[in-house]
Amino acid sequence: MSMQDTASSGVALWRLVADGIERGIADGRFAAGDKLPGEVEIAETYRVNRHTVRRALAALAERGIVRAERGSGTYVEAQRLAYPLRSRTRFSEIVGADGREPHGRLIEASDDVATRELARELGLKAGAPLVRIEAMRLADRTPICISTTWLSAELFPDAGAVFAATRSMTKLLEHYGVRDYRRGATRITAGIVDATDAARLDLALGRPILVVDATDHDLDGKPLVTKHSRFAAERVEFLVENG
Amino acid sequence: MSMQDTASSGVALWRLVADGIERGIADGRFAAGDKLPGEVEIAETYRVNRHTVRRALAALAERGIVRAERGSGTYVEAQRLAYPLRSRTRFSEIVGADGREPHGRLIEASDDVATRELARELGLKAGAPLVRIEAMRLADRTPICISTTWLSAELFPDAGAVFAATRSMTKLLEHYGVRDYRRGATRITAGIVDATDAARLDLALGRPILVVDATDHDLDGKPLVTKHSRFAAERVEFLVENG
DNA sequence: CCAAGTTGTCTATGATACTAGACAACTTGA
DNA sequence: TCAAGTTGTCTAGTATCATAGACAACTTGG
Repeated sequence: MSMQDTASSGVALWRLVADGIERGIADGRFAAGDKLPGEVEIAETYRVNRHTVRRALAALAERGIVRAERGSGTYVEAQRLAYPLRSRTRFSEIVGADGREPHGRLIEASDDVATRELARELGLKAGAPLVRIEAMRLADRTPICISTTWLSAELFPDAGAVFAATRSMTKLLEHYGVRDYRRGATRITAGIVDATDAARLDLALGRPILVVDATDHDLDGKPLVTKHSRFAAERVEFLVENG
Repeated sequence: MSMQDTASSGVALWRLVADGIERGIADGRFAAGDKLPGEVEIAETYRVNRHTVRRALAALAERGIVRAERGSGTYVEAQRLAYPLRSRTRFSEIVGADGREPHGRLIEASDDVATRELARELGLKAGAPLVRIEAMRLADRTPICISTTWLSAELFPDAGAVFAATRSMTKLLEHYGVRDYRRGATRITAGIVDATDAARLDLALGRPILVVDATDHDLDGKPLVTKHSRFAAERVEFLVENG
């Protein structure tokens, strides 16, 4: 690597090295507790100055992914939340199944108006009144994702207040008499976190996020809520289970 | 925004602005053909110098996402490949359905030995001989993803040569008498492209990728091939269809 | 034609990123 | 105890990042 690379990409070299090491941890090349190669060796493999490696390791250490021990070495500590994407998707159940404590937090609830796109997803007319709920979901105090959820304001009046009280979309729907619901099509892509979400997710700027757009339906196929969620990619791994 | 942000994130300011604009395009806030706000206005919204905005726009222009017209404005041009993740997943069919021309290209085929993980996925013993195929998949000459595929060397002898000739995993399997196959569990996460894949995918360093691990089975559930694929996130959007 | 608004180019300055080399401080195993 | 290997700290030089201001070149609409 060289400054040439970083010049064209807009990403600092140390950041590329840090991402490479983190990828190695995610891939299992370095397991939790393992000792990483020495700073000199890492510098050679990435063809980078040792100071650049040190900066990369410092960034990883600050995020709690590795821990440096003077005179000894640098060691790994991390793991990702397995997040199955099924027809029946409930955040609290998924986090609970991972042996962690799920939490929901209302960031903001406000009135909104359906754009053409939102109207199509929810089976409403463009301009229909909506409730927009901005919420954060956590596992053991670690922020996992930010979700923007839209519901019809006519079908779910005061949805914001109900969510604030229940902190759960499932319980909110129960409150309006919805016993069960299913996830329809789910669109996934990746991007870079913006400043607002970065602050909320306690994520460094420039980190990758998984962006999920999905609509939940009742058992008759009627759309209930549509969501736009941003997951901290470094803390989650989606599982798509087929057939 | 300020230099403070870029210092802690390792991502240049102009890159954050470029990502923000690109996200706006992906979200539909700016549609193809639309005129973007003026450079001065963008600079104000991101609280950044106009030169920084110009660098961001130059980067987007170089990637063919926007086009600047002197005296007039800067205009959008882009869109993503919709990639459904189904039980039955065939690259060529997906790309064809999008009205584009699918291509496969063999990068490298080599002999390999099953790690414990690969052996588990393929239902073999650790140390079993494998064929490893590194391949690129394209739509209309645009690289979409790099796949590393592993097959049993005993069940599929000379698989590398067969893939080189057919350039298709489906045709390769047909050659060995496999009429049909299904995708099992699929794991998706996001990361940052490494230098090797960046060059192959014609992607700037630091760009996000979608990482997919999947195993294909025959109709009896016997594992056939297991893959580790890296998709250029900016060129693809996964669709998970449930129910 | 003209004024307002747009992108393109130039100079200049300070802060940050990366490289390079040297040495200190500490741990580990022989 | 000692040598080898590790992380921690310091100085210095070059290239890039970001800001600032000014003006040129061009398009658009009145």
